[in-house]
Amino acid sequence: MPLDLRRPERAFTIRQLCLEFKCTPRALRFYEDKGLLAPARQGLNRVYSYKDRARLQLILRGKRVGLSLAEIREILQLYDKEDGGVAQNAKALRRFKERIVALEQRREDIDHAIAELREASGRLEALLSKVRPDLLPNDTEFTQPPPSRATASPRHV
Amino acid sequence: MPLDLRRPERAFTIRQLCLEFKCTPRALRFYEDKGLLAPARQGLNRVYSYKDRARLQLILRGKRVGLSLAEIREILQLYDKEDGGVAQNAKALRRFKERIVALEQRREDIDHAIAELREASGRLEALLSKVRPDLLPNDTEFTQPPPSRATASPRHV
DNA sequence: AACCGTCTTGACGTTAACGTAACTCTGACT
DNA sequence: AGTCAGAGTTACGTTAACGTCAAGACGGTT
Repeated sequence: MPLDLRRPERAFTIRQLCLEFKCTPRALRFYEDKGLLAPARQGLNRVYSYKDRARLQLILRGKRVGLSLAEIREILQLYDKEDGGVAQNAKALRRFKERIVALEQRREDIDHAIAELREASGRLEALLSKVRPDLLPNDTEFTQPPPSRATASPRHV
Repeated sequence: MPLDLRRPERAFTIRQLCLEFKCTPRALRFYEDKGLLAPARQGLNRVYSYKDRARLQLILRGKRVGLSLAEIREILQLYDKEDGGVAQNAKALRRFKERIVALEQRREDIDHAIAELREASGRLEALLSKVRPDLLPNDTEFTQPPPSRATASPRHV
């Protein structure tokens, strides 16, 4: 046990978080360099708390929706300053709302994209079902399971 | 008139598209280098068709939702091959569905992010309305317009 | 004591997505 | 004929977000 883990749910090593969230130690240290994370230390080693874990979740989610680390940092700083001075809070509230509007814009973009892909996908499906219905992928994993099939749930590796 | 624009709606110069979509000529040429666009030429000059314009829209939308140019190119190639060989189509259909699933995942991420921001924003708003209601931003542009206000719709520049 | 695995800190390399500078080539205008 | 804006091509520079490698520190095992 590398950590003083009396309560294992309260603290994480860097590798634990990396395994859980499928990222590398280098990335976590990089986020720290950039001011997005600030885990405690135990000697030299980093010790991530539950709050740090939550922050990491936010970071990765932000990345997936196309935010830059700089933008994510700003958002995290907003959360940090949520109980700062009053004037700070007024500014923070503005920024929060800006962020929300921006994200809603991205949501629209995604909806557009999904709609177009669905349309094209539908065209293809119709075409194939006429010409070569045997080539149609039977996505049984998203519909109800077929009653009499041997190969159950062909998952990807 | 730099182009042979008998029907101005049918063809665009690089600058027209850049102005319309707020991007630079360098970006468009870069997308071309990377195989995402292939506008016609008139001598040396690029001439963008309506289809090219639509492709550009897809590209920019893809970027906004966090896709890399490589991913966007793949999607565009799927559209291109929509009327290719039958076997190609079967594969394309699979890729389309993969893409849709991935985008739906991103949509969930965005929804999460928006929800959390809304929550924090709400907390801040509640707090401020108790302590310093005068500091609350009066976002009149998102609610119904107030009946007796002089400054109408303070738009950003 | 030697070794192993995991952590650490630099430092340099890499890829994506352009920006920027330098120079050329036209076509339009005066 | 000169010039001038706008489009073109190289080619090099830049920023973000890490990857990779080297060299040590620390705790546990044999």
